[in-house]
Amino acid sequence: MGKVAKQANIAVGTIYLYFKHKEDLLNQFYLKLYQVNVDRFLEHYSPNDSFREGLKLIWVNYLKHRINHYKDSHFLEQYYKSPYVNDNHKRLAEQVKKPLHDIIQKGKELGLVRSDLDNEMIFLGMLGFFRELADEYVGNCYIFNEDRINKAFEMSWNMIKA
Amino acid sequence: MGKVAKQANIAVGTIYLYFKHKEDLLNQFYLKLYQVNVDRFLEHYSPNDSFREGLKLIWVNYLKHRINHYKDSHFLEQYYKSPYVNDNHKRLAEQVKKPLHDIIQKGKELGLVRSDLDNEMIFLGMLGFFRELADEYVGNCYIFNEDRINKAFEMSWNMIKA
DNA sequence: TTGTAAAATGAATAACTATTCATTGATATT
DNA sequence: AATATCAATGAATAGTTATTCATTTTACAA
Repeated sequence: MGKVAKQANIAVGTIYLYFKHKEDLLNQFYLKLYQVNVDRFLEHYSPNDSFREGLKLIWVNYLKHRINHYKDSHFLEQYYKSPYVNDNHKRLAEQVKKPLHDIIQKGKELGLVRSDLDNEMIFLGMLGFFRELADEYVGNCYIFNEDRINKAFEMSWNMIKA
Repeated sequence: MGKVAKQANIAVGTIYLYFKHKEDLLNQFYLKLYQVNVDRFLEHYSPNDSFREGLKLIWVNYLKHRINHYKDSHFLEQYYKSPYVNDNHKRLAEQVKKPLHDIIQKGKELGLVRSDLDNEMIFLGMLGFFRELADEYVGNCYIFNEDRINKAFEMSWNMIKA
């Protein structure tokens, strides 16, 4: 809390005028950060684009955002797995997945995505892959170029295409 | 350290006869846990099995092990991303990936796996997917049955097959 | 049994940190 | 100007925790 106060150029006591506990502070920080991060994923997405290109845009957004805001992503995940998460957090996480599940559902209706797979599994397959890619880039300098990104998306497309 | 000592039925001071610091203790614990965990992945694997079945066995091993030892896996990942990791840890991680990279390489040579993808990307694609599946099971009760596991492997197979 | 080296002990130390609250400072009102 | 309300301050408090080391216990050889 001392460090937080110093960063904010206020006194420690002042924090407690706006937040009940340290946990309350972290809680609110988590929720804000989560929302901001998620908004980025759908940036520039338009339902009018071709389905495949739209999906690619979203996952490339995710990849780039995770690389550029690695510490944020890392904090969010650690916190999510901590004993501090409550129903609020879980509900927000569900709500956030919703748009992507809807897009996947649309893909099925267009006959482009395998309809024998549940949406969650499709979501997890792509999320997991791109998460690993970003982490490997940050942690072990796995190089990226246009070709690698295209290949990665193609791989995940093969995973789900009808 | 007090809790560790209590769990081990020894006095706090005794710990310092065997470990320099708390960090040293964690370090050695990490390395031991990592090795044990990894040994499990290749359990019952035989190079004589069909390539596809062998690969499936490994990833199902991974999935099951991660579910049954979730706290261990979680600790290993947190620690790996912490400032405490040193070159020892990184080297061990590389060494551990080796057998899987070799298997992937074999798949390429048999003409079963796309050879235009680098081994690391193939590895990450599968790892990411199964990791997410396990986490979703533990964190959000994503139900598993034989069918779902088969589907998941089939998806990742489509991702990499020639 | 006695003496000695090694191993184990846990109270004391020192450093850190979340939280409180009496005091000070700022702002608005009469 | 005087008063009242509200906001900000940071030293003091209370609690936690890694580490040390003087002392005790154990193991073993003579």
